[in-house]
Amino acid sequence: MKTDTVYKQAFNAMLDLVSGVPIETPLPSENELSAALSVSRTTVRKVLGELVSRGYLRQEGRQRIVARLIPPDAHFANTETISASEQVETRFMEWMLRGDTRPGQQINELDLARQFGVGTTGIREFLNRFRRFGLIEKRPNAGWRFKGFTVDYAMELFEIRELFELRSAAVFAELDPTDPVWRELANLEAQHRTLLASIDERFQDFSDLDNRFHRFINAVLPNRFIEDFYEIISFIFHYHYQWNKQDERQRNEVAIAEHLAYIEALKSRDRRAIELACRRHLASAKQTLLNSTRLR
Amino acid sequence: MKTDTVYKQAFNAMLDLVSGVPIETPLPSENELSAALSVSRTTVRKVLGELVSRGYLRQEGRQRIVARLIPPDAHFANTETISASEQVETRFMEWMLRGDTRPGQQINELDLARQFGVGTTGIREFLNRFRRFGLIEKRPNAGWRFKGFTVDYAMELFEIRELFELRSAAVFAELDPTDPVWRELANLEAQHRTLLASIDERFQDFSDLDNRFHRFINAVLPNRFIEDFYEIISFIFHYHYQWNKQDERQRNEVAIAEHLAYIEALKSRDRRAIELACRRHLASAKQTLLNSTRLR
DNA sequence: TAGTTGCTTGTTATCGATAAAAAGCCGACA
DNA sequence: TGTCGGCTTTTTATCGATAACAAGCAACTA
Repeated sequence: MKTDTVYKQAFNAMLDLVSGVPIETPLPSENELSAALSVSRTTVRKVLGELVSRGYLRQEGRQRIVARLIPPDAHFANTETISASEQVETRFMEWMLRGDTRPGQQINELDLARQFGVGTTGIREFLNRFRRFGLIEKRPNAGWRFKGFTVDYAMELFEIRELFELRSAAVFAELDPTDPVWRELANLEAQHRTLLASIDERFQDFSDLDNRFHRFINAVLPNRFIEDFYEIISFIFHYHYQWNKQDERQRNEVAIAEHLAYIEALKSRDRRAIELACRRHLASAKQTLLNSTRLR
Repeated sequence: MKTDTVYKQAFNAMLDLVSGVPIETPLPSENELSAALSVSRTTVRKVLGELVSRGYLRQEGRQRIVARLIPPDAHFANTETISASEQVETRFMEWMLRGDTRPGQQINELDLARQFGVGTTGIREFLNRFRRFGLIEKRPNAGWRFKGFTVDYAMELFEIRELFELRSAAVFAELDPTDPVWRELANLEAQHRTLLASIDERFQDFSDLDNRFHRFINAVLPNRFIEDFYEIISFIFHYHYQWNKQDERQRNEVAIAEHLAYIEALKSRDRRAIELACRRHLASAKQTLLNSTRLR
C-alpha cells in the first residue's frame, strides 16, 4: 500500500495557506489550490473534506469559507510526511556514512528493510537509483557491495567536476555582453556580497547559494548528462555539510571569497583568468571534502 | 518467484562442456565446475543431478563419469534462458526505438508489464536503472515520460564523450615508452589490420572491437564515472548497430581507417596529432548516429 | 590436511494485491 | 463558453510471500 504522505504534506501546506487568510474569506477554486500545492485535485478535495469535517472550513454553496482559526497543533508531525523512499534515502546515507560500514562490505537488502521499517522492494529501488553515485556495486544474484567513501572516490568525483566546469566556464569568455546571463551573474554576485556581509549569522545559507552558483555556470550550455552529474555533487555535499560542521563558518567565508574572485574572472571574459579562478576554487572544494573525517 | 534462467544457462553450458570431453572421462570437481560456469555450487549440483538422472552422466563413488553422447536437442531453448530483467530490457528498447513512441509520450508501467509478460516491479526496476541514459524522465506519483531519441540527445551524448576521450587520449602523450599500454595498443592495432584484411566477411565484428578500443583508451586513467558513462555509449551503439544495418560494411571500413590513424597519432605522442585524430573519429561516429533513421 | 561432497541456512528475483494519488469525464453554473 | 466540482477510471507506491540461487557448515576421503 502507498503511504499517504502526499496527503499529509498537502494537509499541512493547506493549513498554512488557510492560516494566512482572514476568517470568513472564501477559498480559491480546487484547481487553483491544486496548482498552488502541486498535488492533484483529488488530494486537494481529500484535504478540504477533512478541513470541513473538522469545522475549520464551512461549505456555502460551491464556496468554502474559512470558519475559524487553525489550532497550532493541527499539523501532522514531520515524521508522518516522509514517504517510504525518502525515509530509505536518509536512513541509508546515515547507515553508510555514520555507521561502521567498511569498504568491501556486503549490503543485505532484507536486513536493511527490517532496520528501516520498509519492504524489500523499497531498498532494492533505492540501491538501483543510488548505484550511479559510484559508491556501491552489484553482483547479480549475490547482492550489493559497498565500495567505500574513499579518497579515490573524491578524486574521481572532482576530476569529472573540473572537466565539466572548466568547459562551461570557458563558454563565458565567448558570450555576448548583451547576453541575459550577465544579469543573472550580477544577481548572484550581489547575493554573495549580502551573505558575506552577515556571514556570522547566515553562514549556513552558503550551501544553497553554492549549489545555485555552480548549477548556473553549468547551465550556460545545457547538457542532461552534466546536470545529472551535478545531482551527484549536490547529494554528496548535502550530506557532507550536514554531518561535518567543523570550521563551517570559516570554510564558507573562504569559499565565498573564491566565488567572488571566480565571478570577477568570468566578468573579465579572460580565458586564462577564468580557468585559473575555476581551478583554484574547485581545488579548495576538493580539499574540504578530503578533510572530511569520514573519508578514509 | 525467481526465474530459473541461471540454472538453464548453466545446464546448457554444462552440456557444451561435457560434449567436449570423451566418453568415460570423469568430470572435474563441483568447485571447479562452479568456477568454470560462474555459478554457485548449488546450481552446479542441480545441473549434475539432472544430467545423472537423464543418464548422460554416471555416478561412480564420488566421481561423475560421462556415460554417453549428449543428444543435440538436449539444450534448453534460448528464449528460456533469458531472465525477466533481460527480457524487459530488450523488449523495452524495441518498444521505444522501433515502435511508434513519440517524444513526450507517457510510459505506463502496468501496460508495459502486461505487454512484456512480467510483474510491474520488473518494469519499475528497469526504468529506474534506465533513467541514467537520459532518455526518460520521472514525475513522482505520475509516471515516466519518454524524452525522445532526438538530435539533441545525440549531440549531448557526444559532447560528453568527446570531453572524456580527449582527456584520456591526451594522457598518451605523457606516457613512458616502457609503459605496458603500448604493447596493448600494438595488439589492438594488429586486430584492426586483421579485421580490415577480411572486412568483407567479418565487418560485423567491428562493433565489439570498437567497444574494446575506446574502453582501452579511457582506461589509461581509470575513473568510475567515465566507465559508467561508457556503458551508456556501448548500450546506445549496441542497439544502433543491431537495428541500423544500412551501409554497415562501408561505415565500419571507414571507422577502422579512422581508428588506425588515431592509433598512429597516439603512438607519435604528439598532442596536436592525437587531438585531431580523436576529434575526427568522434565527429564521424556522431554523424553515423545522427544519420540513423530512427533519430528525429 | 586440503579439498571434496551432502546438507542447511541466508539472500535475491519476481509476482500479485491493495490503498493512495493522478487523470479523465460530464453535467452544472456563472 | 469556460471554469467548477462531483464522480469514475487509471496508474503508481509499497508490501509480503515464495522459489531460485548463493553461501556457510560439517563430515568425509584421498
